[in-house]
Amino acid sequence: MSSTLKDIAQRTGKSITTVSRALNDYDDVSPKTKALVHRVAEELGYTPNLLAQRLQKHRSDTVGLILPTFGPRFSDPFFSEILAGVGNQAAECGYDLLVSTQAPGEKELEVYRQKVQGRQVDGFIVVRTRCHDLRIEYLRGAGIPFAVFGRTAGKLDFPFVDEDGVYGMRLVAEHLAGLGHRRIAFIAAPPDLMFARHRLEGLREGLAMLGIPLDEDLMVGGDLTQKGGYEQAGRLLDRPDPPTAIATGNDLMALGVMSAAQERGLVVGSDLAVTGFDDIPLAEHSHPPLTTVRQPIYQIGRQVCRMLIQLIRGEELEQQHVILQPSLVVRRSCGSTPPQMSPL
Amino acid sequence: MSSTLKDIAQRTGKSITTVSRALNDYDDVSPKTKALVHRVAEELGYTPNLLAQRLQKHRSDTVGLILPTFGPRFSDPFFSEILAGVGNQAAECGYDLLVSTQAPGEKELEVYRQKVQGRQVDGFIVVRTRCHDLRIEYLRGAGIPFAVFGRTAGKLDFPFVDEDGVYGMRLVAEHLAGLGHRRIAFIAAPPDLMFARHRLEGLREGLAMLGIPLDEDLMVGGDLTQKGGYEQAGRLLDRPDPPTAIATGNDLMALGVMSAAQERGLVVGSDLAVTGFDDIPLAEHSHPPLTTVRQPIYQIGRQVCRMLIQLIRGEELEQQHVILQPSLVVRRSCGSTPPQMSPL
DNA sequence: AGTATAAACCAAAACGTTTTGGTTGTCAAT
DNA sequence: ATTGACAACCAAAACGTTTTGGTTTATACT
Repeated sequence: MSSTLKDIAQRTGKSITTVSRALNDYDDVSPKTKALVHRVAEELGYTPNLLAQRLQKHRSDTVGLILPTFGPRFSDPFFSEILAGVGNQAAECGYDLLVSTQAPGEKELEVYRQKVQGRQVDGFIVVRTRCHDLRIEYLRGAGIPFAVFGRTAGKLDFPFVDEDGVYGMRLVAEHLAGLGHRRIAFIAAPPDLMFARHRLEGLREGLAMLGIPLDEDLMVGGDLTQKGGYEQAGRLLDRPDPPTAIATGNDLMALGVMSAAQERGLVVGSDLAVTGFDDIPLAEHSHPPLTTVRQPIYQIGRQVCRMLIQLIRGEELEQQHVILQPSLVVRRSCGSTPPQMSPL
Repeated sequence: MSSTLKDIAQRTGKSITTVSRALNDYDDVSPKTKALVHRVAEELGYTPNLLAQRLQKHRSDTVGLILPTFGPRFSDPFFSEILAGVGNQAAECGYDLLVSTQAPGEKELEVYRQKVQGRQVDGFIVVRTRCHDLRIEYLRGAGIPFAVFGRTAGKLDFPFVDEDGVYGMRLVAEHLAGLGHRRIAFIAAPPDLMFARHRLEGLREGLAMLGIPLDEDLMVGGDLTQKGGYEQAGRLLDRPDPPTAIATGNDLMALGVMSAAQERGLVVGSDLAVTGFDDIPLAEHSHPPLTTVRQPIYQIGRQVCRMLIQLIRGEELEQQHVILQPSLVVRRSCGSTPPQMSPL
């Protein structure tokens, strides 16, 4: 059924070499032969066997992306956006995208090794960095092209794009303080994630600068899920001295917080201020719409992918490190009528 | 750097054949040799070259999914959900997922051909079927395993999962009629899409059964986007005799309809009823929450992928054709206080 | 002693490309 | 008649596996 160079060679009476070179437009093949080869190739419906091609060329023209998900969390909107950005950029550059999921842990590096050494991918996109990220250490050590969304606590000698989470949370702190809040709670992200650290730090700094005391009891851990936000918010709100504002480490948890508040008869926006982080598409349509920090996830996905492809091609990177300034998106979940300003 | 069978063969003093067979646990290799080979393989950090393996085995253990998107519409929530389902199922079965985007048209089939004949994938998932779907004709003709989300107008001699769109829209018709609506508009999906046809047919049937006259002027075309819904709704609402209810062919357009209505000072739910179709995650959180028809996209993605993998493995399919009954999810966009019933 | 059986091993072919390092034939310049 | 240059072509090696179809050696049975 599927034809090979050999078939074309037989049909044209030329050698396999010549056929190959004809199809690749080498100039040591006569125009006449080229035409013949192309015609026969067309006739036979020839398509090169990419596996063979790649085996020989030591290139797969494929970028890898392994989503660090637990269970079926593939559908996390954050990952969907990343995936969209990476996928579109890869397609535009003529690269395929190989997607896989693998929970953080023991077997994780094995999957990276397998894909890299198995020549399935030419490079990797790494997302959702941990403070000490073994994936990055491995890739760095192995000398494989990779580009990262996020930073680590270690040496930043790799190409990355990240948002300035410290700045983002400072904006939140200022916003909440400006609305008069003094008892501000924070549901953080898991502390091994680098962005969790930045965001927590930003809140601390922001409040400190404004001279607002920070109650350590109100700083609690979260797991990034809606359910987790719901549960932690419940605990915070049931305290004898509940906070008047709850900031969260990501939008999904903020949605959970709003549910918990509403269940207790509180009106989000007047009785309780809630903020998120990320500005996933849902945030705009939540009830009430969520005040949050916007980072252009889709765009970041594109950019990281573009960096990776440049790296793979051996081109010079314009910028090795990109840190984007996020902006505060004021909606209704903190009660202030959103001013019609465009974010800085 | 990356080691091969040859390296192991040299180190152990055995032949490449024996090493290969040892690693694959053939029983014509002595236990002692197996142990030796495994130890050395470990030492050298051997990982098989998947390209070579696949070239030889004529299998890629990869399923392909090409999203038929125009421009950067990768982020359509519908596709995200599908992708999540397919991706998780594939990962669970030990398959890789190769994702690509390609707008419908000329070049589309070429991409399928290339991936199939290039041995990049063992089979395809086809989504968002057209009435006459060339992709399906090609795959059928080429004898390549594939499984489909959706149906076509032609012979249904391929494995698919689909929702009963006719039934779904009949539920909508009944619901709207039950609320007293008589002037009902519909913003349809592009008519070459099979599901568009089903949904339109369902609405027609439903209204006919209830004896409600159907004004052809109120049946308009849509493009599935929020913007498209917004524009068409604007035109409908600016008529001298506007409808009291606007049903739509998908949720995204319904969101656009609500914006258009609200911009005109109408209260969605009392002044105008709006319905969607799909029940994407956004629907629950829209403002007001959207009454829509629920189809379990994520689950369908999983199931289609499972079917494909069974097909690839040559296993018997339990069911060749699966048609799921959707259910109406009553929220606030039609005004009725949502009864606390569980959908049928 | 000769023959069958089994255990352990291996050389070579195959998968379908690309690349290397040629060869052959023609023509023009010496 | 050589020489050199050039155009057009190709055989064989290479990529890293798996599979085919063996061979060799030891052991057990007549």
